[in-house]
Parts: sequence; C-alpha cells; structure tokens
Amino acid sequence: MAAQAKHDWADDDDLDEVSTDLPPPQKIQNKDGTTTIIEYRYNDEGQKAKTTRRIRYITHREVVNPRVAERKQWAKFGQSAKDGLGPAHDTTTVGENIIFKPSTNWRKDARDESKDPNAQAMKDKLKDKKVKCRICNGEHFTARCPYKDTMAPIGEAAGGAADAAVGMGDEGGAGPAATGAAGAGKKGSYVPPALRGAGAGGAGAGAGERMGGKYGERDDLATLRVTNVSEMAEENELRDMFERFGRVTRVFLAKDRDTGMAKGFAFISFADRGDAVKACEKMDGFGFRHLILRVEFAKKAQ
DNA sequence: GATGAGCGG
Repeated sequence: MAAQAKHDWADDDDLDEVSTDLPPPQKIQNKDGTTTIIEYRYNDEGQKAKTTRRIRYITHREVVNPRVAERKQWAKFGQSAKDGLGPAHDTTTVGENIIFKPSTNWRKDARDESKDPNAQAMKDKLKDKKVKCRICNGEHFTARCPYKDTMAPIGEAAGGAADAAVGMGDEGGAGPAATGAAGAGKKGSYVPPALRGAGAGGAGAGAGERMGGKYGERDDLATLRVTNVSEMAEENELRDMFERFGRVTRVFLAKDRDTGMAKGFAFISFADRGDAVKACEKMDGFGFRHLILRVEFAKKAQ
C-alpha cells in the first residue's frame, strides 16, 4: 500500500484530462504561402475539439501594427510562463478590432451627416416643436407656469375655480379668488407614483380625485417603519419577511438617491392594519443579518 | 440614527 501511495487517485483524473489522446498540433505549409494550423483541445464541456486555422505570416511593418508585433514577442509570465510567443487559444480572446477615426474637421463631418434624409427629418420635427404650457398654453414648461399653483390644466376646469383664476390672469395678478382656487387642491401638480391614488381609506379613491384633503398625503395607517436594517438588505428580502403577516402593499427601502447606498431604514405598508400590528409586534427585535430590527408604526401623515 | 419620492418636452 505504502509503495504505491505516492500516487493520489484524485490527481490521476486531472492528468488524464490533459494528457490523454489529444493529437499533437500540426502545421502544414500551403503552396500559396499560408500555413494551416490544426490544434486539438478540450472545450468547456470537456469534449475534444479541433481548431483549424489558416494563417499568413506577415512581417511587413506597414501591415501589422508594430506595437502589436512587439507585444507578441513579450515573454509570458505566471501560469503562462511556459507558453510560446503570441496568443494562445485557451487563454487569449482576440477581440473585435475597433477602428477609431479621429477627425480633424468634425464640423464638416457634422454637416455631411445633416445631408442624411433621416437626420434631416428628425431635425425638422424638432424645429417645429414648441414648448407649450399645459396650464395656460404659454411658451414655457408647465412646471414654470406662473399659474402653476393656482390653476388647473386646461380642459380640467374644476367647477368655477379655474375660470376664476383665468380671470385673474387676465388682470395680470393673483388675488383672493386665485388663492381660493389653490386651496381647492393643486391639480396638475406632479404626484409621484408612490402617492398616487392615496386617500382616506386607501381603497376606492378614484385616481386624481381629491378626497377633501391635500394631495401628497399617503395612507400610512398600516405602514411600519423598520430601522436598523442591514445595508446589504434588499427590498425583496424585506417583503418576504413581512409578507407572512398579511398582504404587503408597498416596500420602500430608503437609499441615497445618488450613491444608491441603503440608508438603513425602510417602510412596509400592509393592506390591512391588523396585519401591520401583528407584524410590528413580531418583527420588532427580529435578528436580521447580524442586526436587530426595530419595527414601529410610521409617523407623519396619519 | 434615521420618516419616504419627484414629470417632461
């Protein structure tokens, strides 16, 4: 036993893998000056593969980038130290040859481009485009409209409020009537997706309909704030954790908008407040990724 | 320790 123990059976396989009946590479000189190289190797699936290449050796300086030619002469190192010069098929991927065409007169190039009919059509389209405010039809963005906060967008006149505001606009100033219109609700102001459809009771509120309250009010009756959340955590994980208590309607994991780094707290909204209560009780103090979660009902807007 | 996100030319 000891006599033959030097040989680890596990190594045998490896040896076989590389050294079994792979025919040696062949080089065939063709009459036209090219060389055909046939190599055998194992591919990723462990199957034998044959590679045939017909190449023409070029030594002319003008044809081969001299710096590339030089690199081919470099001695290899590391695990490739014993390999011959030039690229080896099993360690080298020959990339696509991307040709840059730096231009000294890009202005002229740009002009040429404009002759392209497609580009021209596009330009015409853009030329005709004018900024048109959705509120007052003025030549500014809706967001910059002076009546942004006092008027509903055209075609969405809410009762007499919008008309009143139009009247004010004609007089060139905002007055008490306009202020009243604003009080009725900022229709037309942007509502972020998370807040859309929010209203008393949550369900049944028609989209965009005012529920006697301000816009921007989120239904947080069944929303939990979870703090001490691992920065590695993902929204899906949180959802999975809380879903066992009831239907989770929203998971918000706070992250820095620029860096994307998790800020370590999250909001979980439930469809049913009773589920939220249960989840709050059970999950407060829950160990998650080496941290202990703190779970409480979210404040603000109730 | 922290209470949320943000249109579109």
